Amino acid sequence: MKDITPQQNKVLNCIKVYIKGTGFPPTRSDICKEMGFKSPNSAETHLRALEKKGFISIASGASRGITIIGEESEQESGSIETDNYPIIGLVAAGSPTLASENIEKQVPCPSNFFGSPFDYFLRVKGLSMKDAGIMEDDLIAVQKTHDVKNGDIVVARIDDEVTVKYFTKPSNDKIVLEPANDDFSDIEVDLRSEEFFLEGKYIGLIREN
Amino acid sequence: MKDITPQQNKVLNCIKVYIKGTGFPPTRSDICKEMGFKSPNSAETHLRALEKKGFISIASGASRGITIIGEESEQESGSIETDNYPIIGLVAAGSPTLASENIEKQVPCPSNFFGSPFDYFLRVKGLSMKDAGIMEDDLIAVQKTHDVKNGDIVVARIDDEVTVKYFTKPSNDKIVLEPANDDFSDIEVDLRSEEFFLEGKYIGLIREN
DNA sequence: TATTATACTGTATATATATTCAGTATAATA
DNA sequence: TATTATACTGAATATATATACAGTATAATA
Repeated sequence: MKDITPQQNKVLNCIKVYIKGTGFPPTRSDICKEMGFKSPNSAETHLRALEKKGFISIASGASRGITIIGEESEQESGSIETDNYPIIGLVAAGSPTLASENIEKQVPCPSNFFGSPFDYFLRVKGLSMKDAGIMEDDLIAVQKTHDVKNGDIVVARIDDEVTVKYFTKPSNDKIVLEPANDDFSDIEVDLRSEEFFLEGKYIGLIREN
Repeated sequence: MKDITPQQNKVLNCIKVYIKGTGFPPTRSDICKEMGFKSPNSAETHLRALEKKGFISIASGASRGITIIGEESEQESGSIETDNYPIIGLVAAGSPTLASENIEKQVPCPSNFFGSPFDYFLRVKGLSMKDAGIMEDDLIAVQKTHDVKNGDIVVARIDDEVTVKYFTKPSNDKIVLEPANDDFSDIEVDLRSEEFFLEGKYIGLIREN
């Protein structure tokens, strides 16, 4: 990264401020207004200089195609792997697929946040796991796995209904899903007659407030 | 915020992904490419619907003038601010100072993870806030502040004892700290005779397993 | 039943915008 | 000394882009 001149730094900063304010990068003309230039070429040459020095990239042909480079310095210096994880709404019926229509939003989170790796966040509906400290609208980190033990909290799907419960398998063709709330009763699944799908395992929890 | 349709959610998500990838919002034509539409008006009408429902704003006349509403992190220059936050053990006695002997470890976490900013994590001891879904060994994100309202969950210190409770101030010289567990009783603090220090406010919660 | 919202295709166009070209001027290099 | 980088004005233009208009079709509401 070559040296930046004071004036180029001003332009770079003005671009950052513009993006922060509007959510999208400025045009050459916008930069002129902000900086007091009278010709769009003033902005153009500054942009080309900033591109040459590696501070920005410019998408050819596209309008407002400026991308600020090197803003991820935090992650690099700390050498922490941060990933984006989708938040999936636990709809009353239907599987919690990662299809985009089910994704509430993406949240950045260090990938080793909970010790064990996980694949997505599920937004909890209902209070059936209240006594385990899992409340309505909590986000639980879910690992897509079929490797669960008795006593694990799992995300399971029975006939298109998704639920979070304690897992027990007392015999080879029977599974019991136990809530952590006296107001709810156990769900017993006969694997010979009923459909059962294990979406994954509860790894951790986040409560936004 | 009105209800979003699955298709509109797809479009919204596609805009977010585009911004994340390029640093600037898509054109109508870009959205068509991503979504498989054959007419720019398909994107246009979806954008107008999303605008009407409050998910985005559209700058009139400007190219790529889409702003995602209600999401500070994603569109701001593309990068995510990740900080290291100390985990402080809630020792039975003693204040939760940030002195190094009290710090269990540092964990990386996006600084806007809980919506509100926070200063440290506190490891919870005991089950006095069980019914609020705060369990033993949970990590609660604490913001150092004295600006609390009745009903907020706070971290308070009374005579070197640190506790997490619901906060109420019924009169000028009295504070009531209420647990969320019938097995515990309210703590009443007479500010004229007893020492009381407000360490901060509960912002969010993380459970590692 | 009429109306509105959703979800599209397809065409057209004014204008917003990137980008090139022609200059001027100063300071820093080689 | 010639060259290159910086720092601008001013004008011109191809095209990228928003946006309106004309349709079609389905489902949900009033």
